[in-house]
Amino acid sequence: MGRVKLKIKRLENTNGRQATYAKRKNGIMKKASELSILCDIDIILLMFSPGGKPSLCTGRRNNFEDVISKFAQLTSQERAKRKLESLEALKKTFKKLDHDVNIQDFYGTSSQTVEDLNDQVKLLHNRISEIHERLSHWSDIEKISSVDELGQMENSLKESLNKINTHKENVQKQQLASLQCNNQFNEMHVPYKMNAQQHLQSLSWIVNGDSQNIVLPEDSNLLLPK
Amino acid sequence: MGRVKLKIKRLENTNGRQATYAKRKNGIMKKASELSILCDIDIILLMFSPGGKPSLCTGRRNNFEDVISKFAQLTSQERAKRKLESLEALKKTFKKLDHDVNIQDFYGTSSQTVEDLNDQVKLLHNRISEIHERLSHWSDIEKISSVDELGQMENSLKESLNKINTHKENVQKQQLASLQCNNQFNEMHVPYKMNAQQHLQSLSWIVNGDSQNIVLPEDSNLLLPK
DNA sequence: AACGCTATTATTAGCTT
DNA sequence: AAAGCTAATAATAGCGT
Repeated sequence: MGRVKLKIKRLENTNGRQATYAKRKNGIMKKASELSILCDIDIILLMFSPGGKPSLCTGRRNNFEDVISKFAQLTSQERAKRKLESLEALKKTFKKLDHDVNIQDFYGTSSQTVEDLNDQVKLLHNRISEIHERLSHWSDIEKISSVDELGQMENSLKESLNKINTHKENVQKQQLASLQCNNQFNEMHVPYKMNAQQHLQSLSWIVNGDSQNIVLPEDSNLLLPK
Repeated sequence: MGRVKLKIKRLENTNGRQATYAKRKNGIMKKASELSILCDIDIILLMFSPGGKPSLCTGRRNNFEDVISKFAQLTSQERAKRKLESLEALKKTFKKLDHDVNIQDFYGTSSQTVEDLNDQVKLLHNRISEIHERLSHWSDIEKISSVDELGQMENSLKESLNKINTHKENVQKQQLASLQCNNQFNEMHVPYKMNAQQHLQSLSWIVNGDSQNIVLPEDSNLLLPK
């Protein structure tokens, strides 16, 4: 809603990002405030400028901590359940990855000394760095200047595309079949509203509806199904 | 922006509140998502419907916990600083007493308590767990039974494929061009890491919906792994 | 970098289905 | 409640200062 229709992707010009942020920040803060008043709801809007400066807008009902903890309470139960459920899948994923992740880590720690804990923190940081490094190959495609490597990545994407397509068709066939056989048993499985929402959120981290960014690990053979 | 200009005050009609919430929620979520992408920033938008149902929108960069933690660090910095200051005082006291006490022990246990470290370990575990949870969407495609979701994943793969293809062609063109011209146009990438933390001490006013003012320190990325 | 302008696009209030 | 319509208001992109 300006002189031209703007494509929603990262503004590559730094000044442009800052200028747009300044304008849109005001707009969204106003929206948040209005929504809070009109509908008498709790709302938290927290954002960091391109320079890292935080801005916070809370509605008039509660403060930041109260709203966050309210949210945490609502979701912790679901999350715990979800974690437990995905633990088995996670185990398999780790095995598939043949990664040096110790599944024991997910059950908790028995280390009590500062030294042990410091070591553990260091280890975890290293692990995350490693993951980030792998993922960066897929998010920063521009930085790759080897045609061979790009070709390999292309092939693995095509493979995945085939796989996903095949599976989608199967699912559609199954749904169609169950529709024809018996309507009663064809309810979509959405266990809990919040769960679905979070699911969408976690998905959008990888599948970003508005942008071209996609994040996948470097060695796609490890992660993508055969 | 509707048929009439609306006064920004609590809608007394319950249905009206819910209807308006439903519409405006979509609007503000879109705004948040756009802002996150356009300006490449972290953003958290959390709100509760009049009925208490939570909605969360995080930008494409980080997840909820990470952004909240980043924000939380802003205030915990002050505490850490105070801790360090009192430690200096303690150190002097011990030196004055000429006591045979290893001050390092106090650094170890005071500035990095077991509790702090446990929290940190927990946070890192959560982060890794979430990363793997997200990746498992792609490694266990068979487990996804929503055609919509599969379609989204498919589209994102196609987009990536396009992107990678375009880039590959560009690289090939460039290689060809540099071969033909024999010129030295090979330096191109100027790293844009110029935004370091500037003034940690400087404070910024953040206005919330009630026109109350909240003071926050400038951001420092203590949590982000290198 | 921040503000004002305004042609354009985006959002939405009240309505119907 | 939820989805679609459209007149009407609101936000804002690009530009000028």
